[in-house]
Amino acid sequence: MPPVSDIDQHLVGKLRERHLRVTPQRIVIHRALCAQSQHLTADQVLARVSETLPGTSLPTVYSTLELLEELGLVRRVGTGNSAVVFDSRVEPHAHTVCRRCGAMADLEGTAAPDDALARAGAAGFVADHAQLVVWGLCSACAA
Amino acid sequence: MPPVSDIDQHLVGKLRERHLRVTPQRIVIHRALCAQSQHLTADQVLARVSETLPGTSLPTVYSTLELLEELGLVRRVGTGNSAVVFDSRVEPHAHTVCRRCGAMADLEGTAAPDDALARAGAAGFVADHAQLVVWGLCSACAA
DNA sequence: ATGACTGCAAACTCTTTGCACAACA
DNA sequence: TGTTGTGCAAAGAGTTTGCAGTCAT
Repeated sequence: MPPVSDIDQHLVGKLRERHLRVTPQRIVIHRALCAQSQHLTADQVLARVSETLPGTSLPTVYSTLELLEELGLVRRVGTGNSAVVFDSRVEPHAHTVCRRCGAMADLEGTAAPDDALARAGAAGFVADHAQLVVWGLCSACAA
Repeated sequence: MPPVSDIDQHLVGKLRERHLRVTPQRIVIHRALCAQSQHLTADQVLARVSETLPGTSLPTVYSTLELLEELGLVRRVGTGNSAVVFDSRVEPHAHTVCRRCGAMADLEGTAAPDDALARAGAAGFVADHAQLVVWGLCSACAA
């Protein structure tokens, strides 16, 4: 994990590039996502952000997450279960999702997405990202 | 595509096995999903079903889709965009989703999910299904 | 100074729940 | 006949929109 100042600089650079404003909300929301290697829902982001920036609103969280996604700093991961989660690991990678407790975890070392991107391209589809979700029971729930 | 009578028998068998009732709604909803190789939202299922069985309600569609998923006859595919879609192709396979028009298509020939299932198992996760979603622009929207 | 961004409130969509009636076994 | 399943209405969760005021540039 890079230091906070580097994380901030990355965001500030991208914002300046596009002549967008650097606001405390954007800085803090971005930090919240990078700080934890967990996957957070919009509600969870708001909870973390509120600790350091009370009064922040959910609509701002949503609009900022959308912006961060456009800037390529965050990925939206849809499992089909309830809320969408946001992930600061932007390279294609796999997730496991537990059917019982809903826990989500990274799955390391799957070459799957690269293969899929190539095949999609061959089919005339201009692919920019692949997400792989594996359903089942986590080790805790399987017992 | 197997004939309708075979599709129905498959469902009826599974229902009888579990001492669940065979109702016209269940038959028609199942047919609607198998008939089109498309991916349908709950609303779209209701629209198709209403043609042959008017008066069918959305809550019934949802509860039946959930049942069909439990019976292993249908998969729920969550893209993270708006509504969840339901797919009668139950074997693990990949989908492409267009960021512009939202169109969803099957992506053939990706061996990817098998690899992921194996890796998840090695990590202590009891995997039962893998779904791969590739984001980008469909050939029509890319132009 | 000026225009982008935020917060508030309300609306909207998708999905689930509770209950009385209908219909499969 | 005894439940299971359905339809209706309403509630609930997650997300988006409109607008007035604030703040970064």
